[in-house]
Amino acid sequence: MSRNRFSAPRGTQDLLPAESPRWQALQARFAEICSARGYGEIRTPIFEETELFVRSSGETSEVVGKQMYTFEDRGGRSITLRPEGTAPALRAALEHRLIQPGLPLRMWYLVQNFRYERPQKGRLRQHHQFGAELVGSDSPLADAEVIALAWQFLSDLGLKGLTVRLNSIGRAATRSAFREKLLAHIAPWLADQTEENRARAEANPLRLFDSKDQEIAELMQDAPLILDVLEPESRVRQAALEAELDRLGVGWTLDPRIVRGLDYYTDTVFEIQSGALGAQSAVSGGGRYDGLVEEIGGPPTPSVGFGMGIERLLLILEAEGLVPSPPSGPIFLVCQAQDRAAAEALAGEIRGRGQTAILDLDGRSIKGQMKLADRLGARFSVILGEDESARGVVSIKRMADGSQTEAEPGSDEFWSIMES
RNA sequence: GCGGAUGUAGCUCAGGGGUUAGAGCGCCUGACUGUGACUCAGGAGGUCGCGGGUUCAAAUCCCGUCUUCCGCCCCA
Repeated sequence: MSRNRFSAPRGTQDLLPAESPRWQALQARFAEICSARGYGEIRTPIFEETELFVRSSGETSEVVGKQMYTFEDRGGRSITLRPEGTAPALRAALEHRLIQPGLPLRMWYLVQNFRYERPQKGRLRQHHQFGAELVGSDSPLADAEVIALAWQFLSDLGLKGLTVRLNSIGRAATRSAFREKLLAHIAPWLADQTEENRARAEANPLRLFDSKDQEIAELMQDAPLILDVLEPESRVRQAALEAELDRLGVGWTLDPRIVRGLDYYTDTVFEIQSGALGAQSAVSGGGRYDGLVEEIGGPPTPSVGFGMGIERLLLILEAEGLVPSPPSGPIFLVCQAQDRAAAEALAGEIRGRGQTAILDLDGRSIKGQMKLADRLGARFSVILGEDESARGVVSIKRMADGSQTEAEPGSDEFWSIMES
């Protein structure tokens, strides 16, 4: 409680032992599904040279503008805690010559990201993401593969009520032409905005499409759409992607409001949204970033990827009642001091069979040990007592119903009870 | 960064100026000298988020601050 001298910093969370199995299960599942598609795990430093993120995300992006945890290290270098996963993964791939022409590179990761924001439910200053990147293909099949990967992972978890929101924001040149067009449309409105709103709108008017403000929503109602001015190539890609997603059984809807906040996206952008998250509706987001590798000093390399918020995913799982059943309880060995050695030996055998075995540490009475077994959620208490050892058996009590039998420790009968 | 709520026992919450601040659940001890969970009887645990102010008197009113939550911004 608040008497504590220290507490977790604002917008951060501790992961406690009771919760960690859920994370481990998700991570195992994600690793499995990625591995099955040929994606290998990559781990990169938690901080990078600040310039990497400025270059990749863009000066005008919200992330770079006001959300980065940036500091100067003792050597005078500007360092930034990773705000997103894509740029570091690509930096590493480039640095270690993993990017080769004609050879698609598939990577997945689990990262912590840091963004200085006002915390809300599902929005933290340190949050975790799964992500996958498919580097080196400009085929719409690559876009589809990545979206299908995210979608398959989520739907395999049993999640309902998710929608894939798809859009295309075209090539850079198309976008800057479109930007002018859009600015012209909103000019009258822009005139009487606050300094801050105006600066934000002018920096990236596309973002207005995503606004939840009633007035802006109305303003954007009859705004021109970038979908209508796409270059032929972009149009072809979009059509091919839509067809491929249909073939893969991914349910998607076209949503011109999906514009994304990072400057590196080109053509395909998408979010996967859930109604269970309130204002932070996106559980996953990504898209194509054909210019990014070049931007950070590599060869032109068309690529596509996504990130997925783990805390948000857990919130959705909880909201949909998909909380996994707790792992089966441990086996508690009840004994008195003179039988301790035998109990420890038996505990070793139980552990060797892959089960959890626990003994008392504090010299409790038999009763005290039984009580402890109960509080630890034990499935069985195995009692090594005077009577039993005289007869070469142990008592086995099933805690759920209180039934009790005897068996010779290590016998087939013993193990068949333990594993039931 | 802007606007609005919130904080009382380990947990969920009641109490909205007046002697020692409550409930349920949880926890501890005993009834039970080899048996938990059930039942019964006891018990421990709170500088009422923190700091300041008003008052004879503050958990209660005022100001500040921190946390969490909601909306905006933005995103995962």
